[in-house]
Amino acid sequence: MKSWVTRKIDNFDIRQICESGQCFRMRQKDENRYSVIASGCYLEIMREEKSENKREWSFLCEGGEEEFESFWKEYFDLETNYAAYIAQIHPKDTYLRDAAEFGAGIRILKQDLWEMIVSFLISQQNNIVRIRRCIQNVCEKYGEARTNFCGELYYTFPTPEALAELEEDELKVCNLGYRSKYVVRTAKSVASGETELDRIYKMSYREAREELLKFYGVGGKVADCICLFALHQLQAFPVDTHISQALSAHYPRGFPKRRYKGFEGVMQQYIFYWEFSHSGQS
DNA sequence: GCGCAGGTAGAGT
DNA sequence: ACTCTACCTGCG
Repeated sequence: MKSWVTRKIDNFDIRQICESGQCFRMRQKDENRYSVIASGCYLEIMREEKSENKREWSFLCEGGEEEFESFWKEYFDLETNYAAYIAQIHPKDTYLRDAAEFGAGIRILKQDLWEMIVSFLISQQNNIVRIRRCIQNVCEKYGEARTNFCGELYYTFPTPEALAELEEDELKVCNLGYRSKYVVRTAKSVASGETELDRIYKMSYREAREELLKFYGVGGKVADCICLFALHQLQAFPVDTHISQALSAHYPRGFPKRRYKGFEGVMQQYIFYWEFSHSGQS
């Protein structure tokens, strides 16, 4: 049965997580309330404004305390101390310090592998608003309809099998454009058992990345996003146009990945969120 | 109208 | 190996 779960959490801000663009199924529902659909579950999150320090967050889900403990706690990576990552930043690197301070509430989510593969296939050469709409279209057309505790309809993410039945350009009706064949062909590869997703979860970063690159439409950037946001391989450091520009502007001699070995991806998110928030988009 | 948005595959040097 | 370009679609 549904119930509220309230927790004090450091380095957590749902708005920052939502705007950091890892999850395309998270949205602001109203003033201080966010919703997210993940692995078929629906959750609402809000800050406890009455609390003095701003560390208290409330989570509302169908399965209450048990679902929160068994699923959402890990999903939001709540057991990890992100202040420890930020503390590693070189004191003289004012750019990264500012970026990390600005996005200190970001968490690297642990999202579903299949959802991330499809989501980031769709993300290429595309903007956030349209990515969200594309994914929503695909879910509405090929996912499963469910009703949340507010009585509102939401849709689960379609299975590989559901998408594997389609013709290669059939997802163009969901506005995927040329990405349609990437998604359908990848779905066929997964549904046929040619590539086992469970196996990828157990691989090292290098192995997983290599395996993901075999999917039609998955290149280095998309593979790294999947490694970071689904497999929680924090060493993955996706380089997109924003990151590429930021790095050449602020790190002409290269970003010091060595210093942040094993959690480079966390730093990438601070930089991305900072750049993205200051580029007039959102 | 035209360039671009969290790239990638495929063809051509 | 490296460089170049087509690719859907919608929004400024």
